[in-house]
Amino acid sequence: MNFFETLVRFQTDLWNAVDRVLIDSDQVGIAILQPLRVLNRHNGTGRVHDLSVELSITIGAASKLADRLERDGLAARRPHPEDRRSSLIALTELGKQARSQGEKIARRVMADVLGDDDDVAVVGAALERLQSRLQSGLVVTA
Amino acid sequence: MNFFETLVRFQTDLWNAVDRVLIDSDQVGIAILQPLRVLNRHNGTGRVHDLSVELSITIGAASKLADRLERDGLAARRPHPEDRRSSLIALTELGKQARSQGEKIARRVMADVLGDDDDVAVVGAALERLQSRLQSGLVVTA
DNA sequence: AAAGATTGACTAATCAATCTTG
DNA sequence: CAAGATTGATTAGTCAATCTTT
Repeated sequence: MNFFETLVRFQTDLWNAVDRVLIDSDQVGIAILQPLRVLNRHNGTGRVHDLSVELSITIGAASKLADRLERDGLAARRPHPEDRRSSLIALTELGKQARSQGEKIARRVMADVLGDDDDVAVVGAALERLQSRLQSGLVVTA
Repeated sequence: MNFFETLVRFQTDLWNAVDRVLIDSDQVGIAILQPLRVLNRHNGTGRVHDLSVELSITIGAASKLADRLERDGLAARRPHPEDRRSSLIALTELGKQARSQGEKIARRVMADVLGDDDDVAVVGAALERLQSRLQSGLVVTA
């Protein structure tokens, strides 16, 4: 459980550190930057479902997140051309700018905080492996 | 930023996996188990401030968390004997039981999900080092 | 004034119920 | 009936204002 505690704490503190700098630089916070990055990767064809999966939030939360992105003029839904249950979410010009500017700053902070340490590469690779394990459904069910 | 994304996602998914099993076993969730562990370590003399620091939440959130622990009969405040601004928070019998039972299950899930992998030890040690860096105030301020 | 804590207004997550389309 | 998404009720976090004690 020590591992768990260390993991949670570091993740939270790093998140807050990055968020602080972004907000102080009048950029979108990290909680907005992450979804903008997801939508950017999907290049105009991201769905609510994609936000849900890639951010590890529920589908309900993803739906409301999309609402907020639209409300703030960062993204826009258009009907999915082949499936009327769904929408495609694209970044607006404002959203694209916010993504690229925010990412630039976030990268800088990350480099600053993490250093050019080997640890980062090592931890990153190890986390990928652990994530695979986790995803492969080895999780106990009770 | 890939490192960051991997870190956040793994932490979230692991958190949810552990939480799921705890809830399904009729135990307190991980969001309650963690504060119980903090209070347990402080052995009857934990303060709101300790919850705040060790869980990386604000002082306001920690105060409300203490309210909930009391409301649910898991902990109890008593006046700090030497400082009338503060209280000491101790686990009740119920809280102690919940802590030890929950921890037992959480350990099992953790072992299950993480395996006996070297990765865990490696990541743990590396995260400790990164956490030190983060804490030592190397964070950019703007 | 600084430190410890509490409280109220606000934000964003969860779950469950529901609606529509496939 | 499945899949995709939305919405309402609830929960727990943030920040800012405030109060008491040091």
